[in-house]
Amino acid sequence: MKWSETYIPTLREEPTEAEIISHKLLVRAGYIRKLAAGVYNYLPLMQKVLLKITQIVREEMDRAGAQEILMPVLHPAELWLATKRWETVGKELMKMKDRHLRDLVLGGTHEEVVTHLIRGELRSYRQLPLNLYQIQTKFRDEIRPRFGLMRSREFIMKDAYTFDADENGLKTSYQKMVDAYFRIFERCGLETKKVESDTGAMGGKAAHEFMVMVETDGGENVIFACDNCDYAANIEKAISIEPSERESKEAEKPLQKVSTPNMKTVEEVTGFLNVPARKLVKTLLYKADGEVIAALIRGDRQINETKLKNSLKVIELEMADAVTVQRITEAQVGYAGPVGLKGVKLIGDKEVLNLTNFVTGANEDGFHLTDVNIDRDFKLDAVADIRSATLDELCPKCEKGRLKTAKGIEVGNTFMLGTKYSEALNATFVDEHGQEKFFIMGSYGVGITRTAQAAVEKFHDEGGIIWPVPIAPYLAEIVPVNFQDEKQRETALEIYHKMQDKNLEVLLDDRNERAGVKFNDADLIGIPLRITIGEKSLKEGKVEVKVRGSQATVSLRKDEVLEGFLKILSEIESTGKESTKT
RNA sequence: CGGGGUGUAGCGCAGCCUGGUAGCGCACAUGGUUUGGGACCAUGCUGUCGGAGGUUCAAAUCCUCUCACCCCGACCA
Repeated sequence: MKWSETYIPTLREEPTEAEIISHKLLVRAGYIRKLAAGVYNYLPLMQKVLLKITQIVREEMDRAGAQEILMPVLHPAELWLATKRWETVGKELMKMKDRHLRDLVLGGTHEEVVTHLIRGELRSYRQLPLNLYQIQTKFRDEIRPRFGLMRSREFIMKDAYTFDADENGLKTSYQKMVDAYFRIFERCGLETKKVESDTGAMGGKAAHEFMVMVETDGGENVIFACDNCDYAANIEKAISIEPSERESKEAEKPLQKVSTPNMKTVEEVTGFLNVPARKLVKTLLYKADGEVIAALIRGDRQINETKLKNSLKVIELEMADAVTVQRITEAQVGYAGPVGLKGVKLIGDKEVLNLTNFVTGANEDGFHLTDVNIDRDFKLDAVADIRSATLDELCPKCEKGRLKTAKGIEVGNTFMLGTKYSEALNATFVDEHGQEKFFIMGSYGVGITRTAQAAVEKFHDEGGIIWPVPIAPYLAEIVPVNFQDEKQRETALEIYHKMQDKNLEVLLDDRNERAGVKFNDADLIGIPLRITIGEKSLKEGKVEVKVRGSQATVSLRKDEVLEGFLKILSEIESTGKESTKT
């Protein structure tokens, strides 16, 4: 393709709409343009990248025995009502009405539709397992779309669904998908880490996320990984086990009420009373499916709402508003405590059990209690792991290593769903004993658009994008320094046509721009190899090949360009593969 | 949803406080000189000042409403 015949609107200046580097680069390099908040146009270069990724995904899905289908984007509300996800997915579900005012959903995932599809027609265990997938635009009404394609309201996803006769079948199907996912991302030039995750509104038994680890701001997810074993989980899931260092069991002291005027935060109270934050217990009031509950957690810890939600088995969980807090505690926000709190279920974090003589709010403006003790002063209704894991805490799996944190971009996820959807939609088959049984399902997603941006977040420099070879929009860009010069133009066209004849994807910068503009644009759009044709080397019958992201250039005789080019290409492809394995 | 901010040419911005001819840079067009890392000269084109209403002789500017977009928050009592 000639630059003059395609559409690559590069920008000299950084776009103001973008915050993270990959978003800035995709806009600047002419890959994407925004239409509305979280809604993007994919320009020619982007479309090429997306097609490369979908092709890899397709090949690996097919290899894993999945069948490609295409389901509707538009779903009737009834299906979503049947599985209760009309409520549980809640506001993230993109809803609309047709002219008859019937409710419709723009699909963000297709468990309901695929289950409805096979219901009644997939009847025998002999037809199992079955794996159906599609690659399609999805919709999610994100609370706050941001970071370009990372969190958008409309995006492209590959979603696959497996149907099995029993749990062992699901395990096998699941493992096949996991293996396929590692292959997909490796082929895209991306090393991924598989981490345990919460199942959330998706439901089911177990779930994993595939993360591209990055050190930039684009890494939205915090993950914990053991430095000794293979345990890895995201922050919502990472399990905290019993604290290794138990608090010394000092003798219980008598309860005291102390004046703490205008001290509301943990820092203010602990600073004033001169006690460490770990000796204070925060009392956090929540509305859990409409009922007010209190969560107790150490002052130096973060509550984990996902864990709290799961331990309470509720769908909606939100912090109680100030009015509710005042009604329950009869005090301003900042003075809540478990002692004497009435009509509210108390959930304590496991760690709180180890505390003696701690500080809490007094449920009275300007007062806290010191030397509070569980059982003597109040009783807990439940104890659970409801805090977020912290750096260096003991690994819950091997109990030897320490948990380290890292940032990742979630590019894929896998869910062992079980029978949640088949039961809700009454999808059954007949097993070998003639028994009606619910399908055991699994669901598997790959964010195609997000994978593309993750690659940019991972591979770039000051000059622009550095695409991994397998997903680059073009393999090579030919840059004649001066396209007006007849010799340069002829050489450029000759090489261009030779490469096209060999089906090598090549971009020829035929614009009448100065060399600097063309070099900068070449760096920006990130094509792996640049073939430079200039006056000096052309006098010796040579052209230069430069690898994007490295300073080295190789001079090649122009009649050897093709062979030399292919050699360099195979070299960088193999180094790329090695680096993804480390 | 709460808080903050921004909407002026394709892009980036100034002008608004203190009402009175709508500007700058880039881009774009034409001609010329140039051509190995974002050239230069000349000429030219480009606007319902986000929208609606109001105040005024007069509104980009002041007031009211509204829409869109961006950032922070929506767990740390």
